[in-house]
Amino acid sequence: MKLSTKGRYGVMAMAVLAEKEYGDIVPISVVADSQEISINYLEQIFNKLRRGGLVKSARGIGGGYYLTRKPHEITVLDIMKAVGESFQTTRCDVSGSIGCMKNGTARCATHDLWAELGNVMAGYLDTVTLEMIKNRSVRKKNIYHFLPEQQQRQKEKKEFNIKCL
Amino acid sequence: MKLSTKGRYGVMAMAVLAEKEYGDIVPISVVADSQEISINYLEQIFNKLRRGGLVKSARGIGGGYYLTRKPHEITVLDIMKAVGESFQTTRCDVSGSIGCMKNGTARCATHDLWAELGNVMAGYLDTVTLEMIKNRSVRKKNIYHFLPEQQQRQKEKKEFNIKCL
DNA sequence: TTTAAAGTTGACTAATATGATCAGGTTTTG
DNA sequence: CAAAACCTGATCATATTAGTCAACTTTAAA
Repeated sequence: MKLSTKGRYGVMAMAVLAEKEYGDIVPISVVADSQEISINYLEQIFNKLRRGGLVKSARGIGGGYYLTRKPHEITVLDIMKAVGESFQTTRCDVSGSIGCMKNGTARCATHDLWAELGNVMAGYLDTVTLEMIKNRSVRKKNIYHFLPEQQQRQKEKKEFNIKCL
Repeated sequence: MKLSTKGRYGVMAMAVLAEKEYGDIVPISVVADSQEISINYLEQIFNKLRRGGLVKSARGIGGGYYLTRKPHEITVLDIMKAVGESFQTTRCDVSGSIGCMKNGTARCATHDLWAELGNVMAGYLDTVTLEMIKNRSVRKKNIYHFLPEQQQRQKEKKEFNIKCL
């Protein structure tokens, strides 16, 4: 499972805007410079952000982009939706035309698992705001919250060692 | 973000083994039939599962694969690790040779966000066992558990509408 | 009114990763 | 010894992603 650069750059770009005073207009070139991305590619991303209603653009000399809402009112999930990053964990269509629920058959053994994983991801990202990123206040959470306490302690001992590349 | 078929098929295959009596040997052809995958491709996946110590193989006539631990002792995270499904959410290397921590610079604004998303995913998958999948007891959790109660209620009203394809 | 800065758009290409197949093994049991 | 079943590596096809390019429109300042 891999995060695409659209999601990554999208959040980064929004974070750059959030660093400025609210309402400040930031030219795309400033964002591109600070992130070492080509202006052209960034444009595509800002385009989606604009259509998603998260930023507005000002044209002409001295133009650029600015946030339409305050940083604490924008969550990472908002951004991911705007840039079109999906959380495609199941194969099934809600309508039942594709995947395990096709032809009205019961959903497969793992359907709930993957659907729930999508919810867990989206749920987490919906709790993180640009304000938190700006303040560097994104902190480790208890990821075993829904296990009984005794099992939680057992799990905490394990290290994940998920590759961070 | 998309789940690869390795992860999906891996869990599916393990679920099929778990449906049988513990210790039963299941030929790869039986799994392939029930999942509409080619035997050859499934072999690759079982290979990884075997090397990861989750299953053992029996050769010769009447051979196949069987679980090395009981279903309640195998989590989905175990399976994902075995098949090599990563949760690649950050670009950075822990050693600091790639990405935002390169050359000893401070980690970037979004580093903690993505690192934590990886933890949240892995953490969730580590709480789901094959036994739960077998019993169809994977249920909706409160995904806003770490917000104050008042904000939780606000969030619950929102629908995600994450595409399920 | 001209000009240049800056956003807008869509087509196109290159690179990569994934999904999957195939051929030819080896091991083991009846 | 023969067939069932696992084992392995090479290979290919495809889809997605990342990124580039070119041409255009809008706008503000000189």
